[in-house]
Amino acid sequence: MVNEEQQQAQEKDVKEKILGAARKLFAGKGFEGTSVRHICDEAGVALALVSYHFGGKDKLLYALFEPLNEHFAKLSFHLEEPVEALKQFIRGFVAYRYENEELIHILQQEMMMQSPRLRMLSNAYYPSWEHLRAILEAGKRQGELHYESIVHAVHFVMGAVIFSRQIPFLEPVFSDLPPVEDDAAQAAEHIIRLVLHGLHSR
Amino acid sequence: MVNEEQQQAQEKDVKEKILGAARKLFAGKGFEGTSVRHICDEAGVALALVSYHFGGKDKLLYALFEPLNEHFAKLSFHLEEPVEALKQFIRGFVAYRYENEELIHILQQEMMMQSPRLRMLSNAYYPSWEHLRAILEAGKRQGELHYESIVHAVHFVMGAVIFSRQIPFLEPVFSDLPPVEDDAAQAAEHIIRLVLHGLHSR
DNA sequence: ACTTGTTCAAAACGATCGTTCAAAATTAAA
DNA sequence: TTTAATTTTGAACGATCGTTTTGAACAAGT
Repeated sequence: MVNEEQQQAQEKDVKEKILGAARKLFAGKGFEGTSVRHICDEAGVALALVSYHFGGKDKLLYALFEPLNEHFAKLSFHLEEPVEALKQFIRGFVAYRYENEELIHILQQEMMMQSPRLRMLSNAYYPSWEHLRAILEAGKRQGELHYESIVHAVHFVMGAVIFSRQIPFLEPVFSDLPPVEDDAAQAAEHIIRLVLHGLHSR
Repeated sequence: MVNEEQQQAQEKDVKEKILGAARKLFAGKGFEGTSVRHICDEAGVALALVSYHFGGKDKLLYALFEPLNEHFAKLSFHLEEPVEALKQFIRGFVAYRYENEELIHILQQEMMMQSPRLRMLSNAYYPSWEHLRAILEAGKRQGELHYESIVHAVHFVMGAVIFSRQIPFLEPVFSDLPPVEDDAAQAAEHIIRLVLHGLHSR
């Protein structure tokens, strides 16, 4: 009776509630634009608990990206089949971009402003860039992918996968169209076709 | 006489110094991450002058983008030759991205967090998206460009041109390579080849 | 010389920032 | 039950935020 409400409140760990609120607010208002008070209000917990559980606002941000680090750490690709590896890379990245849109938005904000916190987040994005580079270089070596500059080629693919999902604020540009289906797998196949033609694979 | 010019020169000098400092700091630390005090220190002017000359921090941001609005307002493309129009679009955008990298970074940050200030900046980016859409649709209508979803196609090209310049913090990924030549025209041609193949134009 | 209007500098405003601390509440161990 | 350890709370800290106020400095018009 009385305990029912309390149990449900306790069911969700306090740390989880803080992480969820922080992920939402950092993505929507930026790291500097989000106050610890706002996070705690959103999470329904006391102000001091961010410092107590995470050691501060910075550390809270880093904690947000730990699962992402683990995800990218265990990725691997078969470089013997570069085209297939590239497809797999794009499918994986697009899927992850759809599932973790908020983290991607936070990461992009920090990247764009070369934030000093970025150093602590490097494990969250360096691996995927290095994987992509290895795939593209293997593809060129084997004559299956064609490009002139590896730097531009990597940026080209990254631009495509990062922009794989429609940016909400730009919907007005397409407001006359029927709403596009927001499906990760479908988006990935679109990107794959455009990118593979761009690198005119055989 | 002389004083008239001096006064006008000084006046514009102060406003210009503030704009320059704000452009640099907003790009490097974000809008919320940059204090008015920091801007004025960087510009070497007194604190109150931002509110005096621009009417506040928000208005200062909007003032930064006014030249960009004018630039995009007078763009036009010949839709009768869509491939050529697309090349022209990419060359123009890449060139502008190189010349105004800081503004682009600010805009991307604000876009990623769907900032409430974005409404006032819409003239700075809506026109280019609409131009691009018109070009791609004309190209498909005339059978010269091929894609399945106009939404994905627009995002695909935008991703390519926005990522046309190497992001500084990701240089370590390519640190073993000789530094890529930082030339807008050359980058544009790279992007054009990749994108046009992606849309396999004829 | 006196007023008028504009530009700039210094100080101060109230509000909010991230963090800390002592005490209360809760849980775990004995 | 008593004790010890952990978690949560509310208040408070000093620092910094964007903006406003006040008045000095200066040029132009009367």
